[in-house]
Amino acid sequence: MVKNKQDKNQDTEELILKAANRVFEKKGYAGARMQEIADEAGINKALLHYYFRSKEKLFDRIFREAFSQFWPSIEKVTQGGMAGIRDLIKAVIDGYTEILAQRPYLPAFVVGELNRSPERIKELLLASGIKPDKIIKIVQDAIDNGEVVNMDPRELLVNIIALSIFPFIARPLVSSMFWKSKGEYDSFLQKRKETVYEFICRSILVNPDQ
Amino acid sequence: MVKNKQDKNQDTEELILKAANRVFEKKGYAGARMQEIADEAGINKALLHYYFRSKEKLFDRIFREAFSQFWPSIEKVTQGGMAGIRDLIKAVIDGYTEILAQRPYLPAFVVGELNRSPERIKELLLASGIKPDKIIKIVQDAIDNGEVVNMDPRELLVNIIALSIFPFIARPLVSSMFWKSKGEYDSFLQKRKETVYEFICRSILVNPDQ
DNA sequence: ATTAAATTTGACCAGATGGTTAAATTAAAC
DNA sequence: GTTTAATTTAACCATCTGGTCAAATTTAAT
Repeated sequence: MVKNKQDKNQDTEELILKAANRVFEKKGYAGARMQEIADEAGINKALLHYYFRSKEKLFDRIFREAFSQFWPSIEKVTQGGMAGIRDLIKAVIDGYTEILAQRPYLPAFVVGELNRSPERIKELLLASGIKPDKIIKIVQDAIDNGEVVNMDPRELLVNIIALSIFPFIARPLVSSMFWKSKGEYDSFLQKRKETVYEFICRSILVNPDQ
Repeated sequence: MVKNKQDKNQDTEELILKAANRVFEKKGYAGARMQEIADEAGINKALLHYYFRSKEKLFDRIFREAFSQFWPSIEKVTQGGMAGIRDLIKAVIDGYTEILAQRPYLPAFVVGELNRSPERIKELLLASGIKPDKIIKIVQDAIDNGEVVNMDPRELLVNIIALSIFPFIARPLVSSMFWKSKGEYDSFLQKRKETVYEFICRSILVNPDQ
C-alpha cells in the first residue's frame, strides 16, 4: 500500500500543521522557532518554507484555526434559533470542558496573542462568523420572560465564559496553589462541569427548581 | 538643585525598571527586545547591561514584582485572622479592580509567562509568602457554620478569582465582542465591582439578606 | 526506460539580537 | 586643580533566526 504523491503531500502538510500548532500554542508567536517546528515535524527548515512561505503565514493559518475552535458550542445553540437559557449555559460549559480537555493551551494561546495584536480581532470575529448579538438576545429573552434575574446579559455571558475557561488559562498557577497533584486538578476540572453549572444557576435563575 | 551621583544612579535604575516593565508586560519575555527597553528608558543598550547583567536577570526582577502584585488584597484579609466571608470576597474583587485598572496587562503577563515556564511557580509562591491554606480555611469555616452552601472551598476561590480577572485577561477579545467602545467597557468594569459581588453572593450565601 | 514535474535537502545569507569592551565622561574626594 | 572611582557611550562580536537557492531525489506520465 504505497501512497501517491498527492497523499504524501497532504500528509506532510498535515504533519507540519500539527507540529506548528504544538509549538505556537505552547510558546506563542515570538517564542516559537521555525527550526523547532521543522524538527517537531521531522523535516527540514527549507521544506517548511516550501509549504508555508513565512513564519507569519504559517502562524496566521494556525491562529485562525485556533480562534475558530475557541467558540465551540455557542454557535451550535444559536443555530437552533430559540434555545432555553439553561441549554445555552450547559452547552457553553460542556463545549469548553470537552475541547479544553484536548487542547488545554488553547485559551491562553488565543488570549495571549490577541493581547499582543488586538487590531486583528475585528477581522477574526467577522471571518469566524460569530454573531454576538444573537447570543445576547437569547439571554435577554430569558430575562424579559422572568426566567433570569435582571442583569446586563453581556455580564452573564462574560461570567459563563470566565468560569469555564479561567481554570485552563491559569492552570499551572491555580493547580499548584490549591491542589496536590496534576491528577487531582484534572478530576476537579471534570467535576466542575456540574458544579459551575449549579453555581451559575443558583445565582441567576428566578425559579431554580422546575 | 543638582542631584548627586547616587540619586542619579537610583533614578536611572528606576527608569530602566519602569521601561522594562512596560515592554515585558506587553510583549512577554520572548517578544521583548533589550534595545526597545533601552530606547524606552532613553539610554543605550550597554548601560542597560551595566545595570542588569542579562535579559534573564532583568526579566526575573520584573516578573517577581509582577507576581507579588498579583495577590493584593487576599493577604490583607488573611492577616486579620478571622474575617467574614463577605469581607474576603469584597476584598478580593475590590483589590483586583483597583490594581488592574492601573495595570491591565498584569494578569495576562503573569499567567502567560507561567504557562511557558511552570517550573518556577512553586518557588515564586514560596518566595511571595502566600498561604493558600489560610484562605481556604476562611472559606471552609463559612461553610461549616452554615453561612455558605456546601461546596469545595477551592472552587469558590477559583470562581472569585476567575470572575475578577478574566475580563482583564481577555480584555480586547471580550471588549470588541460585546461592547461598542473602550470607554463603555471601562465603565462596565467599574460597575462590575458591585455586580460580581452580588452574582457570587446570590449563588453561595444561605441567607443572602442579613 | 525516459522525461518532466513536484518534492526534499544541505549549504548558505543577511539581518537581528543579546552581550562585551575599551575609551570617554562625570562626579566626588583630596 | 588633580586624582580616583563610578557612570555612560560607541563600536564590536558571536550567535541565532527567518529565509533563499541550486542541486538532488522522488513520483507520475509517456
